[in-house]
Amino acid sequence: MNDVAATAGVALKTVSRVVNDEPGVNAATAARVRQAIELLGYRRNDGARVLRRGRTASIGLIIEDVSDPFYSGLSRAVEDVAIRNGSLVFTGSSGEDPERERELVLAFCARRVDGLVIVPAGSDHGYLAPELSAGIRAVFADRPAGPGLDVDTVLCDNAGGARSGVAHLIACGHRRIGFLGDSARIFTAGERLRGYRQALETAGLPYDGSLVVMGAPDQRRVHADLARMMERGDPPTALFTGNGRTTVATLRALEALGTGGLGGRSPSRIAVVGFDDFELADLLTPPVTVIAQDPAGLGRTAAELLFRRLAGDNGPAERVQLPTHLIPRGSGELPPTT
Amino acid sequence: MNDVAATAGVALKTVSRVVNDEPGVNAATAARVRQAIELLGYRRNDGARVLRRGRTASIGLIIEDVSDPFYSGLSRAVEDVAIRNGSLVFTGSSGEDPERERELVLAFCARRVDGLVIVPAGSDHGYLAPELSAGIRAVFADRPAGPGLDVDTVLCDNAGGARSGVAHLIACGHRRIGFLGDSARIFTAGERLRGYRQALETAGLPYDGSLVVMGAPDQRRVHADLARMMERGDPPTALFTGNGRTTVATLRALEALGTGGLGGRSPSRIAVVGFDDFELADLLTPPVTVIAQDPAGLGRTAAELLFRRLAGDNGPAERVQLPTHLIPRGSGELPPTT
DNA sequence: CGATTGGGTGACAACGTTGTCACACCCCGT
DNA sequence: ACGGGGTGTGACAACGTTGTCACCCAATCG
Repeated sequence: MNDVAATAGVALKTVSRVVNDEPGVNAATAARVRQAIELLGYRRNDGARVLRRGRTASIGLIIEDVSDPFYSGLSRAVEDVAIRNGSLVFTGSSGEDPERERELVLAFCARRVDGLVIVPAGSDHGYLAPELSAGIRAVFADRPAGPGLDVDTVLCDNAGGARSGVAHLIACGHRRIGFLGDSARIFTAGERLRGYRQALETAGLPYDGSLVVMGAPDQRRVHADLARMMERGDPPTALFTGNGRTTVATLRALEALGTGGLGGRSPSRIAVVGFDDFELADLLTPPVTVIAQDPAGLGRTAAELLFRRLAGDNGPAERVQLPTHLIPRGSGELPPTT
Repeated sequence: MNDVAATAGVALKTVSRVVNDEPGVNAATAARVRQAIELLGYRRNDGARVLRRGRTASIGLIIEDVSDPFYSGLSRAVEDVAIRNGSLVFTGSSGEDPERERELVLAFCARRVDGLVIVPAGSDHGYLAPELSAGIRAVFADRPAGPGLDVDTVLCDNAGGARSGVAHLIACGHRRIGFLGDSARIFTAGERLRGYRQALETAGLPYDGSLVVMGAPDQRRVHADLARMMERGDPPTALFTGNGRTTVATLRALEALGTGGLGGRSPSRIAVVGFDDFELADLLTPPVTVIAQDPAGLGRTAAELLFRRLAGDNGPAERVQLPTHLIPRGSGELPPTT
């Protein structure tokens, strides 16, 4: 900028004015400055600008895994809202590791992002308190913040969605419904289990803990758990799966059990309803019935809330809940085979 | 930092030394400083640090769409490499819009990222030249840079992959093979078409332009194009699809044509080989044969190359090509039905 | 004709760090 | 007692911007 000023024969400040389209610069002077800028290939250093002005025009986004389709949809929505608000996005994947989540958040804060959209992996966010009081705004998405943190949150109706999915199976005549959920320490997994129990209770069905399995959606583990469940004397006639990855793992396990394992029984006739819609669900045989939530909506809502805060809205922390909806496609409408 | 210095009763510089774990600070002094830091909840301002030191320890990643599974895999790999190298990642989606790509790149450069990993949408990257000469390193991934830019590039063997996929169909007895590719102005689409032609030529088969369709993987368009192709007197007995999204759109269109359209013929018996592996390809009926490339490998290789450059490697621009491999699953092994 | 406005411009400090250099001090060997 | 080397510390400038304030000069007004 110094060089530009020298070249154009004006003061630093005038260059600054031109670069920022501030009023009060003579057209001829401005033209001369612009010419010098062009000539020197000058580009403003936003780092210095940020230092001076305090706002970085960037936000941080922390999710579990960018490569998970659920989060990548959310991610894209956040990015779009950010661009619309003139912000750039730092993205980081926590990989469900609370420690890495913490490191990422602190790294983003050290970079003085204006705000954060966080899909938390951990359940203790005490480390955020000093940052919040330092003026960094945060919105939690998909899962709530740990206790003691009064912060905006956007969730989907996990329990309600699961309840309606399980109720749908019950309405189709099922009485023994297995539940395959993600790891029990994940908030959404717990909520969905709660919905499952509510649906059973509403229908007057007993809760059978041996029909419930929770854990990371690892293919091997799901396969083993499912095999165990199907080898019982009275195996479930339907399954409710707790998220997209688990649904896929379950379908794959059912496929394997159908062709290889389990003599006689045909697991492919087991009804399945999964939480989360996923690409190609409609092309499988049978097409998979799901409880769809809207990852992009989640991201958009969270980001818009964040930018409203950054624009000065200081109302009390909000807690938004987005609806889910059932998409019947076939797999959830299979009758019990007993 | 000033406050910390005042509180601890030391000079600014000493605090700086403590914060940066520089040697030469008395243990007792350091402890006092750390206590003051704790007390005041001080956190270093990386913006100022960057301004002073010149390196931002952040890189920019520009892809077509974070929410596309192909790019989100790549994205995650880049992020992992970045973290390992102590860098944070700005992510931006160009949405195949060259103008937006340019804006993102320039915004990242204004933030003085150390380097960029770019999956280019446009074909003219002249705007990058001044940034490159200003010392920002860039690596192009998946697609090459426009002409006149001598820059590191990591591609996969697009032509070779397509060639082997089409050769596979030919080996299964097919003679009329349709090609459904992405928009012709996309580099990878062109390369894959080239591979398709090479395979035909090698087998001594004629090239029939009416069996070739290119365009954005929009469901409606693909459906219409495919319907037109199948209504010919001599429809193709096999299809090669040019990328993941097109493959999925094609499968969906075949499904719709099979159940709804086209009296008599059964498009579901058409052999299909798709470029790009995708989740659930193995669970469809029939399971889908693909030419798999490795999006994570692409991202990892590009990012590692970038960090090697940032570490001081100033050798001539490299051009890396990653292999693809055929995964036969069933859909590509269907014999011609004539 | 002097006073007043206001548009255009510039000097300077400040943002929060870190690199450079210099200083004060202590311990040691002479 | 003196010089030399090391250790711990601090003063100061600099990074590249922008906000504040003051200045200059022409046009306008009383």
